[in-house]
Amino acid sequence: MNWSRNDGPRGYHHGNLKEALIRAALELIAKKGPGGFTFAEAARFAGVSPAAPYRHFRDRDELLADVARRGFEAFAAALERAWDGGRPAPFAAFERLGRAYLAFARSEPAYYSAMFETGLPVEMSPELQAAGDRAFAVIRTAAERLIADMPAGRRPPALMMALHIWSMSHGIASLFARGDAGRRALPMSPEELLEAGVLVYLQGLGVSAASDRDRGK
Amino acid sequence: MNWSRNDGPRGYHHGNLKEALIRAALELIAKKGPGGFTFAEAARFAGVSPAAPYRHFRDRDELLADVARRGFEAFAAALERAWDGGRPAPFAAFERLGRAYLAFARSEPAYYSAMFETGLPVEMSPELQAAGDRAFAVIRTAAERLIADMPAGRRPPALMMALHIWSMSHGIASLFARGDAGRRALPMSPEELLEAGVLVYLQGLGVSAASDRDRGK
DNA sequence: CAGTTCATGTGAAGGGTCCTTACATGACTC
DNA sequence: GAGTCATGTAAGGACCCTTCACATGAACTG
Repeated sequence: MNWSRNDGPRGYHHGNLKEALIRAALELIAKKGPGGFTFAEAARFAGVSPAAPYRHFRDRDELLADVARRGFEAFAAALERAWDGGRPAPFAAFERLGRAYLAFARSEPAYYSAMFETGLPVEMSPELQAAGDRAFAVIRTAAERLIADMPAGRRPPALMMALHIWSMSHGIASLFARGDAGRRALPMSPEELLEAGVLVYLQGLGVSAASDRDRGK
Repeated sequence: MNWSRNDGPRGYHHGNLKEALIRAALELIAKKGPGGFTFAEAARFAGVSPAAPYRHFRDRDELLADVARRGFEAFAAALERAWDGGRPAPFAAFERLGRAYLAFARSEPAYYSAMFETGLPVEMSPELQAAGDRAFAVIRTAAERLIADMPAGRRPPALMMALHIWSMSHGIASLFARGDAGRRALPMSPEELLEAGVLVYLQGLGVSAASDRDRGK
């Protein structure tokens, strides 16, 4: 008689409890933060007994790690879509990348929390680490592409550049673009703030929109 | 070990329970994250009954807010000390400010967590908000000082500048300078990373160390 | 100094949630 | 149709939060 989460009755076996638990975790994290998520409540949410989740995840952390992994994968995909190989012009694509970063943090706060605010060791699972690396690689690749045409002598280290961009993006996302409540008021949107910050930063590196125009775009 | 966190025997009254509870909260937050801190455990830690804390704080959140407030106050004080009115030269002082930011995040992880990772509404108490504002004001004042000598036409908005610096600092602190475990490896220290980032950013704004030299320093 | 007041701490209890171990069920195989 | 194994259940122990009536002793008062 347990009409769990959605459609149709179910028998003794749920059918797809693992997926249901992950969706439950996402809703709970979104609602009450990454700390206020409990194994038992996810089970209740999925309409099964508190012990059922243990058949699918060793413990709470393993579930969270799986959520984080999926988050990083979706994140990497979103960033890749935005960057789109740097087409039609790297500089414009880079701005899209920044907007995509904030858009993800805002539209998927649960994933974002699981990815960055759980305090899980990254080395917890190789898959988690790999997914995180892939997301970061998008930013790094974009940075490399942006500076590719600069004279070698004035070309900044791409890794450092990617770390700076990432840090500023994450900082803005954490401080200003999260949730609906609890954060400081801004004179501009987080997107505008990030775009301006990245622009200034690139200017400081000597990378400029001129490179797009040089390319005939 | 003195489990009651108080030297010498105590009678029926603790004497300074409020302080003891806050110290307990700090140790517990440092050890188990901001979520894994409970009212009852703090009481046990201080050697009193589970009901005693209610004489000093309405609930767990009020205690956390008080910890966060003290954190912001210590933070503001540390930043002010580092900035030191911009003496002897604003540019050098600004670098000290960045290092002080990371030093605080690293040496006081419990405070930093309470300040930024609890999800408490900032408006929870006017004192909390005021303390947070005072910390931010240090960065903003420093930014204003840095650009004070620029020609008015090319002078960037100080508020925006402060927000960018803060975001990058917080991003680096969150991603790389926290705790002992769980973060990504870096090719350089967080301090160096932040210093380089701020330097590039200021370069992009047209602020340069030359202004220190102009001042004869 | 005796008596009173009041902040502070105790103990116990209700209600809740969580986690885990031993057991139950039924889907699948042969 | 019988066995096997993944999957889910039930029940119990532990902890936490909060509130109550009550205990204690420090500070004030006259």
